Amino acid sequence: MGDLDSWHQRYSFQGHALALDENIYEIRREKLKKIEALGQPAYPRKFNFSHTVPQILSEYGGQTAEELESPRVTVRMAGRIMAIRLMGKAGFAHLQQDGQRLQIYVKKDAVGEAGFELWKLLDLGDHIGIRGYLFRTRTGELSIHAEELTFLSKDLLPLPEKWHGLQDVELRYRQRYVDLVMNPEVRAVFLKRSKLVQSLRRYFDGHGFVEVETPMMHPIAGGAVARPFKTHHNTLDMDLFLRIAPELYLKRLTVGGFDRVYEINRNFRNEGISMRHNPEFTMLEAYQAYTDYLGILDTTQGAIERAVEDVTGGTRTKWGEDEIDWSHGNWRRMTMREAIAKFWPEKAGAAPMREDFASHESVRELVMRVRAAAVDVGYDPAEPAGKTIAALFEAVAEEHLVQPTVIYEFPTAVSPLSKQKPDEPDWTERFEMFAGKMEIANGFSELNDPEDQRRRFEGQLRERERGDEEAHQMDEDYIRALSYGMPPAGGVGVGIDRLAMLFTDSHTIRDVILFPQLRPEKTSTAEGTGDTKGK
RNA sequence: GGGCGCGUAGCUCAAUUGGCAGAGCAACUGACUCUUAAUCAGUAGGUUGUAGGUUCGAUUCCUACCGCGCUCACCA
Repeated sequence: MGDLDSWHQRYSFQGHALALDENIYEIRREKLKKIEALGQPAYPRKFNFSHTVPQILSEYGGQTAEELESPRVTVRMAGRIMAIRLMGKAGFAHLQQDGQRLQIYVKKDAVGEAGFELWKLLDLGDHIGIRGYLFRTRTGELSIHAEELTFLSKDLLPLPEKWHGLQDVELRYRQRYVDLVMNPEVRAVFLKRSKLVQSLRRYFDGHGFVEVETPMMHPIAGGAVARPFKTHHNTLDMDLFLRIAPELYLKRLTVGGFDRVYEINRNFRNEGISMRHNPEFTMLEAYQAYTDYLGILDTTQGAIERAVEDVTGGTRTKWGEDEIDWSHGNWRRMTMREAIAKFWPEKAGAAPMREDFASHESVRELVMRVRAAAVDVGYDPAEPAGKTIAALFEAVAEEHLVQPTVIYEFPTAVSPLSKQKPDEPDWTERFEMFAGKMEIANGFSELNDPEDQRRRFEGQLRERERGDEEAHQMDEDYIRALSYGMPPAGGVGVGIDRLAMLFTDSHTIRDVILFPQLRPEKTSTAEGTGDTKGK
């Protein structure tokens, strides 16, 4: 028990911040000592079980009391005590495992003196193993009649209140383990997220894509428009950036001969945190050689349609007050210019024509008309017209894109890595997918002309000098790679967190990330800069 | 970063115009061999986020700070 003492000392140092309840903690430690005195190890190594809780519920849930009697079914099972009712020389408890619960019945006559002593020392939250036979109580609930109890692990800190559970949003995120124990719907969300990733892997593997892992630490943060996190490598004495996208490395791999390649992993962007943004988020990026943006679009749409079915078993998902229909026939496709015209606010006059997007002056005119209709659009006269058009799209159209929608043909000014349209150099072969008013994917015909790429980087450098911190830097090695010849390819990035939100009707990204980024917990450390609450 | 809101027992929440800080659950003691929000009797648990200010008196009013939520900006 010496270990336990020092463990407790160490953690009680941080006192209030870890929400240690001294009384309950001490009382339960004493109980643990008593349990050891009964001959049960405080932290045993293993427990052999014959069934899990869900297995018993599904195999025997339909059997009557009589069927369970002849012949008797003896099981060994483990779980966490989530409810406990003691009544003198007998009692009931509910054990939880895999998010499901099964009742056990413990009677002094059946478990013996020592077994019943153990039973009386158990608390809510403890893990135990049980051997016993199945039966139905007078009220008909399938239960295990205990013949032997095995202590498995003690819960020294009290679980939240049993009716309301854990509701404090901050505590739910900070102590996700408690959230998962108390709230089965939270568990369900993360099981769905797991299925989503599994489904996407299966789809891309099945379509001949090779999964790879490329660097997360980049000397130059490229492949997206975003501000990076900076870190430093001591031995190399060099600054590195956490990647904002794997794009440029995956494209190097297409140069190297991986014609179909994908990666599912984290990107890091040093920007605001919101309902839809976490500093680290998970992205699937895929590159497919010998096709263009429309080819990779079909691949991506197929993956998402497959994933909806794998995750939800159907093609429709609830999204707040709306229902999103992911079936193939319900996807819309329109160009960015068509979308702006289609959702053009009435008060802004006649919808723009194609030629209205052609010149700086006519685009400026569109902004003024939209602003007159009380729609806020960011506008900087010095920025390229393409940037303004993209801002117009976001202001006018994005909020209407609840059903799955593909927007294609993006301005070249906001698409430094994609191929231009052959007949319209101001526009690129690029698409984005939207659902639930959120961008969920972004793909294009990959620019593979090294000289064009160099000119685009130089254009970005000018944007940088103009004060755009997010504009691309020059990446000489990437241009060198392209100079060895990259096959024509379509590429795409899919926001996994956003898809998980859409598939689970979660309206904040924090509900689909197990440990979302929060400010550090206020805590007095062992160095003791602050309050140790009189200890 | 700006605006709005919230912070009271381990958890979920009360507290009248500024006037003794409370309840349920959890915990502890006792009773109870088919309960399930078990029940019954009793006990304990708080520097009301932190630091100041106004006041005879502050959970309540004011200021700053910390944390969280919503929202706007930026972004995917």
